[in-house]
Amino acid sequence: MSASATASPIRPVHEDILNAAAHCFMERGYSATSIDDVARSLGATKGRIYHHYRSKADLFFDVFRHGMQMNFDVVTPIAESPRSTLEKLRDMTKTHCVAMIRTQHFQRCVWEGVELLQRGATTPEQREVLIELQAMRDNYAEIFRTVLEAAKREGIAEFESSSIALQLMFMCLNSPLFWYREREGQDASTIEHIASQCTVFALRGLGMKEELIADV
Amino acid sequence: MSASATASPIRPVHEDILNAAAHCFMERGYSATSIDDVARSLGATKGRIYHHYRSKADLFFDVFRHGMQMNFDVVTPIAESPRSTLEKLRDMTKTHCVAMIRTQHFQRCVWEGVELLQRGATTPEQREVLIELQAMRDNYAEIFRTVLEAAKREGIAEFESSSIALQLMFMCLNSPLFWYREREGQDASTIEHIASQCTVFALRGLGMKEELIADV
DNA sequence: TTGACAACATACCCGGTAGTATGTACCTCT
DNA sequence: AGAGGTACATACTACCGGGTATGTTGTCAA
Repeated sequence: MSASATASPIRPVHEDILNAAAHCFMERGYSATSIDDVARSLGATKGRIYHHYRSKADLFFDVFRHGMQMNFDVVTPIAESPRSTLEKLRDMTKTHCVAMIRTQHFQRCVWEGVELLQRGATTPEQREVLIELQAMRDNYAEIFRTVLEAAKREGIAEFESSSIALQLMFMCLNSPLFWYREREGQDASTIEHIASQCTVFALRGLGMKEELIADV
Repeated sequence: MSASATASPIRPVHEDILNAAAHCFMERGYSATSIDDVARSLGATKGRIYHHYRSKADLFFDVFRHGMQMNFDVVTPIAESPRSTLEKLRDMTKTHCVAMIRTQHFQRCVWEGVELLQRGATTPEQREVLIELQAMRDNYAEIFRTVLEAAKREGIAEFESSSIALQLMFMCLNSPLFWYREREGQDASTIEHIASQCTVFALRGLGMKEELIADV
C-alpha cells in the first residue's frame, strides 16, 4: 500500500478545525501558533481541539496530510493517464501550481512541515508519523521525477542533475505560496494566469523549447 | 541615504553571537529558538547576549541586517560596473546564488525575516526597525529588477510580469537554502557547480536563449 | 425515563522562556 | 592604588502556552 493511500478521508467534523489550523499556522508559523489561537479563530476553546487531536503536533500533521492528499488527488490521475510525456509534464506542473494557489494555507503548512521533518521529531510516536509523512512527500516528488526523467530521455527537456532540476521546478511552482495574496476581483482566470507564468518559467528552466510550452 | 548604507559595520565582538544565532535560527526557526539555545551554542549564558542586544527580536534583526549587507557587498559592485546588461545579469544572479550557499545560515534568517516582516511587528519601536529592514530588502530586489527590465528592453530576456519574473528568479537562486547541506569534500568548485545549475535554470526561465547562457 | 456517550467548555497545573536585577572579575585611566 | 566602566555570570520573576482533569449539555438507544 502506497503512502498516498494511507491517508484516511477527512471526517467532516474535523474540516473546520483543519481549515482554521491551516490559516493560523500559515499566518504565524507552527511554533508561534498556540492552540488557543486556533480555537479562538473557530469561536471555540481548547477543549474542542483536544477532543479531536491528542496534541498540537498531531493537529499539524493532519493539516500536512490533508494538504498532501489534495495534491495527490489532482496530480495522480494525470500521471496515470495514457497520455504523452510532454502532455503529462505540462499538465502536472500547471495543475500542481494551481493547487498551490487554491489551497495556499494548507500548502504553506506542508512547506513548513518539510522543514520540521528535516529537524526530526521529539517523541518516538511522533517519529513514526513523521516517517509516514516523509514517505508521502517523497512519493509525490517521485511522480514528478519519473515524468521528468522520461522527458529528458525523450529529448523534450535538458538538464544535468535530475534531483536539482526537480527541486528547482518545485520552487517555481510553489513560488506563489510566498507572494500570492487573495484579493477581491481575483477569479479563476486570474489564478490561471499567474500559474501559467510560473509554469512557463519552470518548463523553460527545465530546458524545454518554446514551441512545446506555448499553450501552457 | 539608501537603506543599504544605514547598516553599521559589525563590531567583532558581535560576530560570534551573530554566527551562533544564525545557526540556531536556521536549525529551529525564530520562535522555536530560545536565547538560552544561542547562549549554550556559544558556551555562554543569557547574560552575554542581553548585554549586547536588548531583545531576541533585536538579535534576529541584526542577523537579518548582516545577511542582507553581505548580499549588497557582493552584488552592488557588479550592478554599478560599466558592463553590459547581459554580463551584469549573468554575474549578479550567479554571485547571488553562490552567496546563498556560502552564507546559508544567515540567508535562511533573511528568508524567515521576510515572513516576519509580512506579519508585522508587535511593539512600535520594532516596527521602525522592520520598516528599515523592509526597505533594505526592497532596495536589494530593486537592483535586480532594474537589470531585469533592461534585459527585457534589449530583447535578451522575455517575460510577462516583471514582478513575477523577479520572484521566480529569486526562488531559483535561493533554492539551495532549502536543500543544500554542507558536507565533507565539498570545495569551491562543488558550490560553483550547484550554483551554475540554479543560475542556468533561472536564466532559462527568464526566457534567455541558450547561447547567452552557455558559459554560466 | 434513564443511562451512556459524544462534543464540547471550564478550570487548573506546570514547564519553559523572555526579560530583569544584581553580583563579580577584569581592565583601564588617572 | 582606587575609581569607574566593560563584559559577562547568576539568580530571579512573570507570563505564556501545552496538556489534563473535570464539569456541562445535548442526543440517542433501549
